[in-house]
Amino acid sequence: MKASCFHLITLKETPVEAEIISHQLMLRAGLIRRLASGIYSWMPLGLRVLRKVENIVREEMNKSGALELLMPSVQPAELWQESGRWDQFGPELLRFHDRHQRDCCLGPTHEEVIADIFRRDIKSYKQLPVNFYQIQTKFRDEIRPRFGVMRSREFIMKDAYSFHVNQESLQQTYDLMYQTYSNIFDRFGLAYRAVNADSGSIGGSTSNEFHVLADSGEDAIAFSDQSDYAANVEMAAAISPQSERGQPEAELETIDTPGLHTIEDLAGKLDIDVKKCLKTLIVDSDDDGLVALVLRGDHELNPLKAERLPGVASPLQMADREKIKTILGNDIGSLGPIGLDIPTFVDNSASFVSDFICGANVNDQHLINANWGRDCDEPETVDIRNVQEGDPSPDGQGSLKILRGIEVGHIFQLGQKYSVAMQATVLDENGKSVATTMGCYGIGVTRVVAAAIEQNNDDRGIYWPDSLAPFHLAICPLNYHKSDDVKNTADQLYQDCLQRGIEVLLDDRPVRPGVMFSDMELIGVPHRIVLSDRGLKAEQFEYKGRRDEESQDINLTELSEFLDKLFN
RNA sequence: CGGGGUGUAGCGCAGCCUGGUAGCGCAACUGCUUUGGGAGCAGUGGGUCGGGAGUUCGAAUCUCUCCACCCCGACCA
Repeated sequence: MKASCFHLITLKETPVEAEIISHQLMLRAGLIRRLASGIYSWMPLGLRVLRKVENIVREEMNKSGALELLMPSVQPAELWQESGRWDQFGPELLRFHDRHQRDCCLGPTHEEVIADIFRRDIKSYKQLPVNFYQIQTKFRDEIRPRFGVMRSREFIMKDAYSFHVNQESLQQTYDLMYQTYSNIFDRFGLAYRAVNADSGSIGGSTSNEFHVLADSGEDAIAFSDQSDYAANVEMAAAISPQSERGQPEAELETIDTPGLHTIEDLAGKLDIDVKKCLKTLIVDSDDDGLVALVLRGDHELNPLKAERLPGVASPLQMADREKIKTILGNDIGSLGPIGLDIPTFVDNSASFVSDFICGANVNDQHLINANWGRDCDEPETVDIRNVQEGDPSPDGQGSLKILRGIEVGHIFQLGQKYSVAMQATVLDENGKSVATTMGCYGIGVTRVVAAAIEQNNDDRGIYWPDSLAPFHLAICPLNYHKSDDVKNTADQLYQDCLQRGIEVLLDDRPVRPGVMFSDMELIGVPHRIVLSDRGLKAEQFEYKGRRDEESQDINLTELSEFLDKLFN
């Protein structure tokens, strides 16, 4: 490709709408253009990257034996009513009707459609297992789309759905998909981690997420420093480093704490360790009342764990302040587990604290030297906190480290949730009709592009891994339009590269060298060759890798050999 | 959904308080010079000032209203 014929449009200044680095660079490098909130066009340069991602996914999925198909984005309401999700799905599902007033939606995912295809075509266990996939546009009407294509409303996803006659068969395909995903992310050339995960609203039991590691990632993932344990922080079981409670050493006292509402205020003012403070969170119960959750001062509540507790409203809802005042008689900020007359759950770690400080359930008063068992009943202990760096690994090996990641892949064992609802059945070897067992496997194709940038950028712009780069090699001829020597050499090199199948961008624009260099660095071309009169006189060309500190001068006679080495 | 903010040339912004010819930088176009790190000079084009209504002799500016977009929040216990 010649730069003069390519739609290469770069910005020096960062558009204000972009907050995170990948979004900024995607706009500056001209990969995408925004059309509406959360809706983007993929420009020629961006599309080249997107296709790289798609092709790697497609090749590896095909290799695994999965079959590609393509389902519609517009789907009839009937299917969604059948699965029950027409009502379950909130406003995220974009609904509309056609000219005949038939209800339709834009597909946020395709379980219903694939189940419908399945039940029409597949009648026998002999046709199983089978794994269908597509690379297709999804629409989810997010409350707040942000971060460019990282969380957009319209996006491209690879979604696969497998069907089985039993759990063993599902497990085999699930394991195969796990391996296939690992192969895919290896080929992307990105640092990633597979973790145990919550299956969320999709349903089902076992699930794993694949995260591209990046400090700016929205998810925290916990992994052991000594084993292969890795889980989303939402999922990781919290184990207290402490295993028993100390003996009470002091008498219970009530102290006045006017104006001290937060744990930080309290610990700071009284000069005590936040770990000695307990915080009491009040959430709605499932019968319009309240439930108290008690945590150590330095710990964070894990909402997913909490909403699974008996009697707690799901989804978890922090209680309204007025309601707390009405039922408990005092304000938040002075609450504590002692003498609290509502169902109370205490986090394991909090139950190990002795001589603790907590709210006195009287405004502007706290209790000090409080103790479980002595000053109130022994607590009902549960795991409701997020793990922290340094906690013991749940598998008993090593301790946990925390990294941030961007979720780009997720695989689930769905079981029979959809097949029962949609009557997707087959005849088994006994001639009996059984609901098929399903798995589903997603990769956020457009998100992979953003995640790759989020992980691979510097102050000059993007640096693509070779596998995702829109072009592999940039040829920058200096004085191309004045020097016949430079022009001829550059043209010849360009033709040579094309014949070798190298994806090459010849910068034949009549611009100054600095413009070429900064553009090629911004768009992230991994390799660059500079040709100049000065170099040619010395019978040399210059090479620089995108991440190299220094360029190197190489004899022209070695050019062919050099290209062989670089691109084979 | 709640709160905050912003809409002026393709991009980044000033002008608004105190109403009176719509500006600056980048980008684009033309010409000359320059040619190893986002060049210099000279010139050119490009705007229903987000939409509508109102006040006024006169509105980018004041008032009302609608729309769009951005950010924050849903953990003070």
